[in-house]
Amino acid sequence: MKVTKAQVEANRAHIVETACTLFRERGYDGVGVAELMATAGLTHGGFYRHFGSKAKLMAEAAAYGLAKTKSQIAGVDIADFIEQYVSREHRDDRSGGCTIAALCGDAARQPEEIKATFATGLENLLAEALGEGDEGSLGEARARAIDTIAHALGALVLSRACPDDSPLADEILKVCRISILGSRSVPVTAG
Amino acid sequence: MKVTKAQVEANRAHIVETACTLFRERGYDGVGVAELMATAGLTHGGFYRHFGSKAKLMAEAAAYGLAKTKSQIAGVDIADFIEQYVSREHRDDRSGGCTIAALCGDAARQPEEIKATFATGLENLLAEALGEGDEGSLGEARARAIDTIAHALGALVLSRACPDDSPLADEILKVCRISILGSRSVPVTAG
DNA sequence: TGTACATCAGTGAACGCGCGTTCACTGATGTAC
DNA sequence: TGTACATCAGTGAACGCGCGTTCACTGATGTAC
Repeated sequence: MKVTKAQVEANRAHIVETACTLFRERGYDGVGVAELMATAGLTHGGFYRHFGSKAKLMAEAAAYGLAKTKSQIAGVDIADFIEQYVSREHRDDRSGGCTIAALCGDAARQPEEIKATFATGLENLLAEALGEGDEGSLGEARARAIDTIAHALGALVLSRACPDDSPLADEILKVCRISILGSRSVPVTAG
Repeated sequence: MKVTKAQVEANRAHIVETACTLFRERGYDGVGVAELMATAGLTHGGFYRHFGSKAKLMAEAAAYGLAKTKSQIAGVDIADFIEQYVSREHRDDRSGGCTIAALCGDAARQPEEIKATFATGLENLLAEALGEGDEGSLGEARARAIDTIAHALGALVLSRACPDDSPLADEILKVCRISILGSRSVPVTAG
């Protein structure tokens, strides 16, 4: 049966949101169209009224997740953000956490379209972070921001590759959290 | 037809090696048993004479790849290693590069058995790196090593999530390479 | 050492299954008059 | 505003396909005598 235009929009948005959560939790290959639609409370046949293919949805879900991350860092103190990003709570919350951390490994093997979505999302994150104002030249601030993101991301994905509740998983987070926070309180070594 | 014992061992080793390469290139879900065996020059039916399941091979291939990485860093200067690890060449060589970087995203969603393989492999890497001797206490040296690995890994996986040959992909590597090399030439900020 | 036979790595057809995608159909919505 | 009808989001069966895995079979190897 047909539904109202508003309902169509709401359903579509709900599918993207559900996909973003499920993809982060289990990866692109780990979630099928049928399961995804069932989780969103619909049947799989209607999927193609909204999206041309599963690949198209993957790109859209990635863009959605990256935009959400951007809105989350808006106005937040960088030290606080790192404290939360490089934490056990974030480590154990793949489905609700950073989209880049959850899917960058998958993204590397996806078509250029999806990689471009990640790159654009990352640029938007940088713009948001640098908008807050950082001492030094803009180029230096940008370099610092990229370096911090990569460092924190590395800590998270490495910790997640270790068994749940293993000492090493916690050690990685602790060591890197201290290092990242410390490195941001001293001038970067120019190269 | 039956083959010599030596050939059986050689075939088995060749399957593991082939699997390690293909998995790094396309991920665990991206490579099927039939394709894997065909690439190794065999037919898929014989797979189960060597391995209980595809999951068992995944763990074995991960262990093989991690051991290989360990042997590669033996005796290498850390600065040289970083220079090579955080490089365009390594970025573009997923199938021949670091197993952790290529598969940590997949590993995070695999059973504990595979995560344990990654943790053990990482501990072995640390033992190899620390065996070379580092100034300061052992705990500090270990913390530095973990931090450097996470940092370099983050740079690599983040760069790989960007489109091939995009300026951002190169920028990430360059910025992080300088930062990591710089941070290792000053004392770590204790926490 | 030579022979007869059991072993078992490798082969390739076949299995059930879940995947992404298609399609005829339904019926409430939105529109034309 | 009320009516007649076209639209199209959603349904659920069905499609071909490739997956991991199984199995009867082959024939050279390895072993027992």
